[in-house]
Amino acid sequence: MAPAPGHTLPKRERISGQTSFARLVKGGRYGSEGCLKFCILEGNGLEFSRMAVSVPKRAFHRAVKRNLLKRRIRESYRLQKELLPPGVDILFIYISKEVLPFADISAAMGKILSSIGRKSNEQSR
RNA sequence: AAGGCGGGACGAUCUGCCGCGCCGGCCAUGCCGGUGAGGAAAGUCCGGACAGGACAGGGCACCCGGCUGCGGAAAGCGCAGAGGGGAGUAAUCUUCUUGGUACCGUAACAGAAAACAACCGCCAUCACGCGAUGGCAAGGGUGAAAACGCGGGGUAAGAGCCCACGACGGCGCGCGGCGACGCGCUCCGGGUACGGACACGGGCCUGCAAGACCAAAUAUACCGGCAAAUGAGGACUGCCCGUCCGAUGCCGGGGGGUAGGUUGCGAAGAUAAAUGGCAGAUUCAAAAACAGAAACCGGCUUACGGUCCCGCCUUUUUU
RNA sequence: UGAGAUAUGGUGUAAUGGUAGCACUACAGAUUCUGGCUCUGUCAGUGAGGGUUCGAGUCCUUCUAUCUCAA
Repeated sequence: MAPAPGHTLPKRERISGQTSFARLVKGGRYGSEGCLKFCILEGNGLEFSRMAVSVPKRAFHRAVKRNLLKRRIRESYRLQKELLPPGVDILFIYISKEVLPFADISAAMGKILSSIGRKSNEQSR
């Protein structure tokens, strides 16, 4: 099953800089689903949503495993990001102690994004 | 054939769809082209470049190094070799190594004694005897280590005390080797081991989060202009009046410098940080092990599934 | 990423290269009608591997773990 084109994730859709992170962590709301914990803050002043990934060094002290998990989270976000309303900053934190396969991470990501999308639809109505 | 030893190479490849960092191009908010992790990128154990600080020159102190030759910018570096010790039937592996010891220290326990040795013992003299005095260092036991080994001579008893052979150390000569050193000859020597001090050689301190550049906001050295005890400006108070406080205030320039950014930066090169996901093919099956560049370079060390190549050793069988 | 420090019974700490000590804890016993306090005794340790040495907690070396500093 080859994914349809159009699911891109260019650099401007990533959160960068000390100030953006400080604003998100200070003002955001937290939640968790399965192996993922997230922190979300609406209204970044842009036309699109932005994301960031964090894998704690305490759980995986080998850089190879951390990079692998970050790539899997990023990939699952890229394929399902149209569920999210525009103008949202979101940070994902990996909380499992084991290296889970892509399918599990993708499922958790789908649940998070769809629940956020539903909430924002109810609010706008 | 089985088992082992040493050395070297590799660290999947290809196709399709979706996607990422950097560079370049263009009719430019996209499309095209190029390029994109390792043998250890790791640990941070050495060394070097580079950068900042310190510094006239020299010495002391402190730290580090240690056989030889060659390579190397240097290295607790590599290659080849020398000598001593250890492991293995063997191939082979492993570890140590400067000079000088005049000076200083240590040698626990045991033992008479751990460095100018004398308990038992042996011998001589005196003595009825217990023993005393003197000589000796063969035998005993202790210990990690006990003052060269063995044979003969010698003696009261003995001893490198003397002699032959051998081991060890040293001066000299000859031969071989670039050299460490080896072999041979002559002569000489006899209280050990380890460490320190002393010689010899080297070493300033701190590290890319080093350092360099640009530079909001706020405060402000300094400079210029304007207004000011004939009341600037502020508070009550949004404005006027009034009351109170009362000496600097406003505007512009400007230096250092914070947030932040750029650079340091490269034929990968970011700055919340790029190499991925899915599907398929290949070698019987399984893409699997250790592991992800963050300033750079040379080593060392450690981790590692599997595959291939070369040389050698042992055992068994066959010729 | 760079720089540095530490590791000793369950816990906190000592130990010039020469038998690893102390306190608390735990366990057992004594004392008490029972428990506590007290007294007596016991258990348990040098982070791991290799080297130097007659002999390493200590000296050298390689790993492992934990902690600190630099923004």
